[in-house]
Amino acid sequence: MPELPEVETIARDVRPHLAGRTIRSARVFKSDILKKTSKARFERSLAGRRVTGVGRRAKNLVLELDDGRRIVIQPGMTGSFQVDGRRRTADGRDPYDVIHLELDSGRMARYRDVRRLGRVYLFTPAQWDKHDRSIGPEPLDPDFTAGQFHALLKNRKLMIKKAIMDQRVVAGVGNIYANEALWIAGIDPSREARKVTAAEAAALHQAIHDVLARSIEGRGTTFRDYRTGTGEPGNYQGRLAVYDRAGQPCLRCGRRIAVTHAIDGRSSYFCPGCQH
DNA sequence: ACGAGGTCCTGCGAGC
DNA sequence: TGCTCGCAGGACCTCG
Repeated sequence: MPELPEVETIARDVRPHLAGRTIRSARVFKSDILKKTSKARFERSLAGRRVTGVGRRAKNLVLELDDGRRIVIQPGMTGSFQVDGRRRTADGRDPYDVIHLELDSGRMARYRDVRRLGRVYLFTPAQWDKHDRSIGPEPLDPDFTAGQFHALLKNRKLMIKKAIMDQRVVAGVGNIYANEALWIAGIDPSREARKVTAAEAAALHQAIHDVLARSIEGRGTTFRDYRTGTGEPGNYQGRLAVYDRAGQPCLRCGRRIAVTHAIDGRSSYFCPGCQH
C-alpha cells in the first residue's frame, strides 16, 4: 500500500512521539511478518531500548535504537503504523494489530496489517547497511540526477512502468505514482525502458520528483487502508490524474483514460491520446 | 544478468 | 441471499 509519500508522512507524524522515548515492552501478535528473527527474540531485544531516531528509506519506515540496531518496517499493501494517545490492553486490541510497542510516555505505537504482506526486520548495523545498499537512489535527493536515471534505463528491455517500480532503479515508487509520473511525462507505460530517450528520461525524472513531493504535501493517497501516523486518511486521492480514472476524460487532452493489466499483472492507467 | 512468473495474505465488490 | 472470481498502495524467490 504505502509508497514513498505515505511512509514519509507516517515517519513525520510519529517522530515526535517516538524519538527519545524508551520502549517498555514489545508484543508481537502475528509472527509471520517477522523476518530473520523470532517473536521471542524480537520482544526480548526491544524491551528497555530507546528510540534515537525515526526515518524513511524508500518505502521502509526506520526506527533507530540506542544499541545501533534498527526496526525496519515495510508496510506492504495494507500496513499502517501510528502512535495512540493512550495505551490499549491486549484483549482490547484491533484484530489486525501485529505489533505493539509500549512507550515510557504511556503511549502505544502499533503496527497494523490486514493482509500481512508487510515485513518487519530487526537489523544490526551491518544488516541495515546491506539492505540500504540494495535499494536505489532516493528520488527527492538532489544528488539523484536525470543522467543517472537515464543510465539505469538504457539497455533494459522491460517495460518502463515496471522499471520505475523496481526499487533498485529508483526508491519508493509504487503502482499509483508510477502511473501518475508516466502520465505527467507523456510516456506510454508499456514502452520498453531502453527506448526512452534522454529528454524523456529527464521529463520522467522530474515528474517522479514532482508527484511524490506534491503527494507528501497532501499527506498521501488513501483508497482503503492507508492511514497517516495520526490515523487519518491522506488527501491526495482527489488529485490523481489517471490512477483509478478509467473511462474518465484525460485532464490534458480529453480522451478517455484506459486501463490494462498486461504490465506485471498490476493495473496500469494511461491516456491513449497523449502518452506515447 | 535479466526478466517472467509464482507465492505470501485477507477483504471486498461485482456478477451470477 | 449466497456463492465464486478477480482485484487490491508490495516485494521476495526460483527458474530459464
